[in-house]
Amino acid sequence: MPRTTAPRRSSIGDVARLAGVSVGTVSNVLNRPDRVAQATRDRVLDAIQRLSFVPNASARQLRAGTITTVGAIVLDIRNPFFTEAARGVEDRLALADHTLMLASSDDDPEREARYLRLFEEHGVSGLLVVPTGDDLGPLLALAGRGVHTVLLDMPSPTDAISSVAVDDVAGGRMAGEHLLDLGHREILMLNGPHAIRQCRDRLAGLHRAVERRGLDPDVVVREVRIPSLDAGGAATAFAALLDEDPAPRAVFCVNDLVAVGVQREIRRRRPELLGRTAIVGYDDIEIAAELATPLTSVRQPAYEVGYRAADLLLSRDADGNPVRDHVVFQPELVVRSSSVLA
Amino acid sequence: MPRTTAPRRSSIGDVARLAGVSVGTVSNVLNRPDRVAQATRDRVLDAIQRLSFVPNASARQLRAGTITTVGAIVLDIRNPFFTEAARGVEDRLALADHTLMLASSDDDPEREARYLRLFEEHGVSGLLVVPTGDDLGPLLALAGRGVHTVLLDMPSPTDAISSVAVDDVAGGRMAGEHLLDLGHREILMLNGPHAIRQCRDRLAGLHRAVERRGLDPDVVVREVRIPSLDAGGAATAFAALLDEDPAPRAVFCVNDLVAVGVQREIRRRRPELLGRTAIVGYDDIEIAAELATPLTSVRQPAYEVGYRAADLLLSRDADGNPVRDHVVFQPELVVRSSSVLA
DNA sequence: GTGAAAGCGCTAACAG
DNA sequence: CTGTTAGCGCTTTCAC
Repeated sequence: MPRTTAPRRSSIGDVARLAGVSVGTVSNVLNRPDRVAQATRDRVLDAIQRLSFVPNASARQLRAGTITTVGAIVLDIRNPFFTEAARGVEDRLALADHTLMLASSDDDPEREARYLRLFEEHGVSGLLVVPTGDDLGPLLALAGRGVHTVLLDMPSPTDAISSVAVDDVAGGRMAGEHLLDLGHREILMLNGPHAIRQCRDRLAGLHRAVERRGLDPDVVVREVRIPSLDAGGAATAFAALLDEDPAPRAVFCVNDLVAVGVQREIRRRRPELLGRTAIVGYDDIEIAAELATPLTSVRQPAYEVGYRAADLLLSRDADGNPVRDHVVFQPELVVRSSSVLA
Repeated sequence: MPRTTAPRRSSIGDVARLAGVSVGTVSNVLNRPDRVAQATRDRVLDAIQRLSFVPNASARQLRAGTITTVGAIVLDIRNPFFTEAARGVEDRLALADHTLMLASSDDDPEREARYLRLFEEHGVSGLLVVPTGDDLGPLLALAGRGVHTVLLDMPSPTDAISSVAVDDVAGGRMAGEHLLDLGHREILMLNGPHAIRQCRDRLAGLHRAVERRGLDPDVVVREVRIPSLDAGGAATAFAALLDEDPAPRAVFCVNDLVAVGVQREIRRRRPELLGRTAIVGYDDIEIAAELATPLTSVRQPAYEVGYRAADLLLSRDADGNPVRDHVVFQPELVVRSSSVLA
């Protein structure tokens, strides 16, 4: 059959033949050039050039066990937090000539399981995972089989698995302290479902801030939960609150999109409240500083999270064993005009 | 030395031994279960379970040539267009149980070359690339060596390489026609450097729209180029234009971030012009609909670009050869209130 | 300094 | 239906 097969990739053997040496020597040129005489080495390098030889990573991995691939599973690659973290991962891996296999689980345990499997088959040297749900069973099993695993954006409950996360309680506390410092004694939190750990933690942080001031959270804090964490859902939910008397004067939003929805609804329905309602968001998305009313927000060091996680994955201790650690980054409050009223 | 080595991953041989069959049979259970008797199959599957056996993808790839990895190099994974496209790629690959190796070149040809190399070593079954610069030399060389390559977001100048792109000229034309339809006869384009093809094409599209109306682009269109395509840079550049008399009444921005900067500057310096300046952006970023003045924008089908590109990579013709094609998607104008004045 | 040869884990003939 | 075996491309002793 005249099936035009791609010309087989040239192998180390082809190079050896062309250079008139043995395969072992070619391998040495590749891996321990100093063990090879100058003249031979040049001849081999020339042959490599001429054949456009590219070593076969699979063969190398099979024989030498050298692995230069790391897997990462995030909930959704479109989420800017994960994208930023992924970039941190990538940059750290690049320093070690490793490459990243990236996948989105969509918060679906089955998808997650599929990718875990695929990555394990590929023999990745390590795995970065933002787990779906709270069942770490599959991950622990994987770790037990020797795959070095780092939890991303979630504190690990066990020492068997490392983790790199951001302190959401601290973030909530920062937002709370800021609003309290501004004199507010009634704080509305527009929160998401408590099934999401981040939502719980940020609220807990807000409570903590209030308590530290010697105040009663039950009096100061009011939580309103919205099902969908976007601007539209937030605007709808906030519309009702705007009709109350008095309307909220201080709002802590569980993320920036929610804050954008709140701002928009105020502008639309009660523009006179524009400079009179303090708003704090979370995430510090790129556009936060560029809004009509620049948004005060809690910034998470996403890039650093990824970078550090990758670093952990590549690290070995003195005995050559993977290093396990639990890293927690602190967020940072970025104050802009949405919270500091005229 | 008590170096705690990870327990070697169990192999097909271990499974065979435990099940009391030969490796060939195990392989058959894995790849052609129907060729194996029920009883034997069950015994093997049981052994696989007990040993938590996971096949070694490297070995399989080496022996069978079966490759389930695709590489993608974008300029920066943080760019939402690429992220969205990457998600499309991922979803298409998932259907075929393939995985994605993703990398950012930072528009740096050296970084690009490094990743091309890495991916080639890994023997990826195909490559998706948003090329840095215009030198396709390295990519052509790669394609020549049999690596199926698809250009992302750039029309391929050669049939040796496929491409999936979005028609930027059409996008510029849509923006232009929209503004012309609204009666504008003086259109300002806030553009980026002409070194960027997208910037050139979108301007060309605007010109095209004007010409189609029988008007003279030199009269109707005024282009102002800004070096940095973000809200801050745009605001600065636009400040000067706002002082002119008359101030611009119709602005086509080369991307949404630029449009956000323009909106902000108007609101800050000449709020009385707020409802009197038509603004059109490009990209339709998530926040576009949520802004104080929802932004009219040209939407690019990023997800579809990625999905289709991956699809092309996986496609084979009747002879089993990779399919080459040049796909161009059309953008879509999303009209919101920033352009349609009261 | 170089070559010969074994073997990593797996698939695909082929024999029985 | 199942077992045996060659070999994918490479690294790594071990001789010479």
